[in-house]
Amino acid sequence: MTDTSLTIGELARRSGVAPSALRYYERLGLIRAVRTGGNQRRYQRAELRRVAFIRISQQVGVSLEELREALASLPESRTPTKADWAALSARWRGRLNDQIAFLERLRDDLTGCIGCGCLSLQRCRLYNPDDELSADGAGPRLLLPPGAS
Amino acid sequence: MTDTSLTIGELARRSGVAPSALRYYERLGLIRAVRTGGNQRRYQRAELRRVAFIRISQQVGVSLEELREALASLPESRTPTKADWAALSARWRGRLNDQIAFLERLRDDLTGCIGCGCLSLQRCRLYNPDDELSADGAGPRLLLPPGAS
DNA sequence: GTGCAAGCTGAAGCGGACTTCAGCTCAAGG
DNA sequence: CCTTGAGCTGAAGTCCGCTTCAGCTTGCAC
Repeated sequence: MTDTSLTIGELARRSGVAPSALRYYERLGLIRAVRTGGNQRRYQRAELRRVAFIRISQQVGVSLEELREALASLPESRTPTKADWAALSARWRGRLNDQIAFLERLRDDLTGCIGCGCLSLQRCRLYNPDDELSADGAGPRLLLPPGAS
Repeated sequence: MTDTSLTIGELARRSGVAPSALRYYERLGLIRAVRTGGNQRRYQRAELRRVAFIRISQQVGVSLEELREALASLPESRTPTKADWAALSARWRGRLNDQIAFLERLRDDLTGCIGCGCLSLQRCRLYNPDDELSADGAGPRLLLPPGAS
């Protein structure tokens, strides 16, 4: 255990992620473990970094599925390098910027609405589905969060 | 139907919210409807504004339960005024600012990490659970999203 | 060698925000 | 009238990210 590999409990403690979550991540293919003779998981130290990346990505708003795809794009067998992590991180930056921009717009519109108090479906920028323009098709609808398509 | 009241389908079309969602909101006590002789819902036009407020609030990240409490704090029987909406909106602004601040910090840290490429559990600001300081109690853990604790 | 914490598995549960379904009733136009 | 689309209900299903549970095995310390 002062060995290179970590038990699931050790990884859990050091990463702050519950063992059940780690098993779950493994089922989804986000992390990997080798097994001992007695079928217990042993993690390489590099997995610690993977787990870190997973948790950070979640805070950015990335789903585990999307994360799986991103991680799968890493060169198969090698332990991810600094450069690998940096590339992935850079990918999330764009999302973060979109999200921030979305929230700022929402805040500013909301601030405007505090002034006007309207929440009017006819006029308010915050909420503008097709009210007078009620053609059947898709019209302007809700202000969508980034990525809501 | 050119009457003051709206059927559920009309409210759905004009608000961009599915009838099933409107019924769900009603069960949670977020909106109200009167019933016709034949037990169908009829909505006052003011409900349109309520629904707008609900959807906007959700984008701010407010849960329906919290929203229910907020709406319950409105003077019982009167149709909410401009001022009522403004007060509620102002309440969300703080949350929005927290969220924005959180994401900005995350982005900036991430940007820093792109430079250093570390994701090191020992050093990285992004992810700093108790690794060397592994006392049993609560230590610095994940950067938590606002309101996560 | 024995006791006990830690690990294993698959299945089920949870919470939030809805949607879908089955089976039935209502309302409005022709 | 009659048809057809809109509405009604309660129950169950869905998706996501886990946690919990039951029942069993491992592994380490004494």
